[in-house]
Amino acid sequence: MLTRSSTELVRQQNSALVLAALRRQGALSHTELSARTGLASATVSAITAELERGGVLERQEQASAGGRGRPRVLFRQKRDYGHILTVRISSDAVQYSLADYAGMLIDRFEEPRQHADPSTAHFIDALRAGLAKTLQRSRLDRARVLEVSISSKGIVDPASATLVWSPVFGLDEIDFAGVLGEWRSVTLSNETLLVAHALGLRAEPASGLTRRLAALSLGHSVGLGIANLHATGEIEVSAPNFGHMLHAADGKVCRCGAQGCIEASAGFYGILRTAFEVPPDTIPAKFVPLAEMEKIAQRARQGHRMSEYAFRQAGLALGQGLSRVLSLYGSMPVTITGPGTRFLDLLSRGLEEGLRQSQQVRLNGMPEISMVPEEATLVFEGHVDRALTRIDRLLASERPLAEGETA
Amino acid sequence: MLTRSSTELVRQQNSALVLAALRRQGALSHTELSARTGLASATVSAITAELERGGVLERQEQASAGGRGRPRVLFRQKRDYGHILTVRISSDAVQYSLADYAGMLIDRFEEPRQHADPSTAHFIDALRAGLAKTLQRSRLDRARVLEVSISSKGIVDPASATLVWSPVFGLDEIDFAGVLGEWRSVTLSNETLLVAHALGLRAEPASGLTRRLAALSLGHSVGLGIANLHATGEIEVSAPNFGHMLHAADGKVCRCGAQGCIEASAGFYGILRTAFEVPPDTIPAKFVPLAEMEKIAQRARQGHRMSEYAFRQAGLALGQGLSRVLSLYGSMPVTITGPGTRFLDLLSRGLEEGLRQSQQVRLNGMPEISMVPEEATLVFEGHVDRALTRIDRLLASERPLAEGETA
DNA sequence: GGAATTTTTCTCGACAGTCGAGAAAATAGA
DNA sequence: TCTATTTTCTCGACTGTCGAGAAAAATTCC
Repeated sequence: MLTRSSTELVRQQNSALVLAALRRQGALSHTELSARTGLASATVSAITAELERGGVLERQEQASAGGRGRPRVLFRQKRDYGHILTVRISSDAVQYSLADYAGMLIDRFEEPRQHADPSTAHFIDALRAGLAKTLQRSRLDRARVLEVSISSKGIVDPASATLVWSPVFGLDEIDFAGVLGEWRSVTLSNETLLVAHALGLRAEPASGLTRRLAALSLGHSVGLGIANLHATGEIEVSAPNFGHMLHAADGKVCRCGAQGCIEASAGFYGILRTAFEVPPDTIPAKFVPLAEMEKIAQRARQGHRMSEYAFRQAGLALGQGLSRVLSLYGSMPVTITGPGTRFLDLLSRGLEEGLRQSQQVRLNGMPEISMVPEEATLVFEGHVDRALTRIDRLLASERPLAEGETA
Repeated sequence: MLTRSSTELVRQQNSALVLAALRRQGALSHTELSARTGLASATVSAITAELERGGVLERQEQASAGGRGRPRVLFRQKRDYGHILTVRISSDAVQYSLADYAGMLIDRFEEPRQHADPSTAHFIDALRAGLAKTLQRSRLDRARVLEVSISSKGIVDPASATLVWSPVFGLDEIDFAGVLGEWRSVTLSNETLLVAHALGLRAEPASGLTRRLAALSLGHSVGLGIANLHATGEIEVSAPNFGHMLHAADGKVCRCGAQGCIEASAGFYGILRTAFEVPPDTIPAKFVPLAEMEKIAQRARQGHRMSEYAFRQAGLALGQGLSRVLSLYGSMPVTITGPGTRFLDLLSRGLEEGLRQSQQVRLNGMPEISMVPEEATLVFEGHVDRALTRIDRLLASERPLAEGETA
């Protein structure tokens, strides 16, 4: 807000506005653009003409709209303006996806993580190879990739694209921007932050004032993302370090090295430890197969006391943690995602118990809790929308004056 | 960001920029304004001329600067452009202050709360009377008061100026905007939020990227404010409901009605309850005189076990709570204010113990903790700066075209 | 088939704002 | 009194948005 403003800046702003409208609503005609953005028709003309010259937008002659009068021509993002490449790092695999400037998925494949050599150096080599493979598979030139968008669980410094702490690499920092210096732009996001963003995108239509929502990802680890939906249509997200927030000084060792983290009770390895009555100070398993969890759940559902108890304790840790988050950020609906959603029936009792304890919930009532198991889709949607929105904004600011800059 | 922009908006923005510079830096000359805002000299001329016409700014002919050349003339906020009135509601008294448009304190007095009739209806009458008295004492017309800025501890809805929950009135909501409809503008802020804002103001000079700081207010109740210091000079604050965040399911009854709130352990009444070994499910005292607390502290310092324990438990609740806040918001320095600072020697052991437990602190180290006992001053500074900044912004947007609109 | 109607897109001149450069003002020193 | 210096003010150029009306391109009516 408190920064110098000028007429050029006005144009930037309004160009970004037009691009954002097309991004959210799909192809729009001149008049629709004018209506949605609130800009005068003449201004829309000026902006679209410029973006068209720059190869960013293209016209799509509409076959026949039916009504009479001059037919509308729709503007839309030109698909081949550029591409983005998303990389989703998870504990067992790395997923590479390629999408075009319109957000269309073009190619996707997955590479299993090499558990034989878990060093970061080796991982970086594999990452480089994976990116090269993506280009090769689609016969794409690296210069055409506008951004490489990477996601991981853990603590992330988005400014420097550095992974500060992650369940996979621990304290081995990875500076992705540095390591992938040959790529035009590299960004790193917390995975659950992307989930929250995607949920915000899906929820958006019902707009009013600025609203909030939370995404809670349950799996081997526990992640939280919070999205602020502004009245302007912007989505602002953050990823508080929820999984390793202190739950209780109960001595349960977490794989981060601390004790009493929420994850130490509610992560898969925490549940397993309690169910099998392993001492709480035992260093947790690196990875728990989902099948193993299903077995414990099966037994819990059949009435096995300790398994049931493990899930209830996990729910309690999540519920108390959430109640604290709601105290600090205010009430908001919570959507639970990830493989842990399969066990929600076993978690919910503890979850509700934990939530009910705080003043916040007593005042504003229980938060609305819903479930979207398909986490991977949400992560991809978040990747794509955030990367393309960033590109749109950049594009609006560095006026593409030159002709045919694109190809 | 995503809203229509126009050349008029540019002017608004830049006018606000000029006003903000004068607000922060004091009187500035034409050239200094140009340098600090980054605006061209011609633009500064246009803006100052308009604001001068509107009676917002005035020139101060500088006596003699010493150097040669044409002497500078300083612009500054015209003190009599208007006034603001701040009201600080605390559990035992209400403080009224009057300040002018330059932020200068003009008058201040305090009215004790009537404990005989603690009803909200009676309080509102007293508030009205207090405001009237302020006008009368300074022989001021109500129309000259640009804003009434009220603060209280508790949960506040700033949009509607409604006190949702407070230690003083409980769930009796007070809609200040409605109740004080005859005043031009009425705002309500959480008290510790204002403290955080004021600390942000004081800290600002050392700027870089966007930074954060927290204010922790210790007294009969416990409050937290978080300030985001943006690189642009803006200060964005929030007041998470820290005092009533769940500390532990230990059954300690809080005066909010819930159990296990931080305040139930770390508020004065919580400390007193533990020190005197009163059962934790006892409804807490409405008010604990500071002298009483000093006595407990005295005994604790002399080695009385239970008193010492009470303070340590209070510190632990604060430390664990802070460690949770730092997990969620990231590391930041913490400044402790309020009467509770007197007992920091007794609290610090538990405080550090609680902080040390989380992954966040293990990763980023202990937060820097400092102390500013003079809370009342900070609250006033926060009131004034926030109110005047709001007025400046409003002023920049509703172009004062009319001549001599002020008086 | 051609004119009228309708709807959309494009274009032109007016207006608001910022900017750079240089003129004008006001002082100190020679 | 004249000159150098510093600051403030003013003018014309430039960029951008806006409203109104012209131009374009279809359907419908006769």
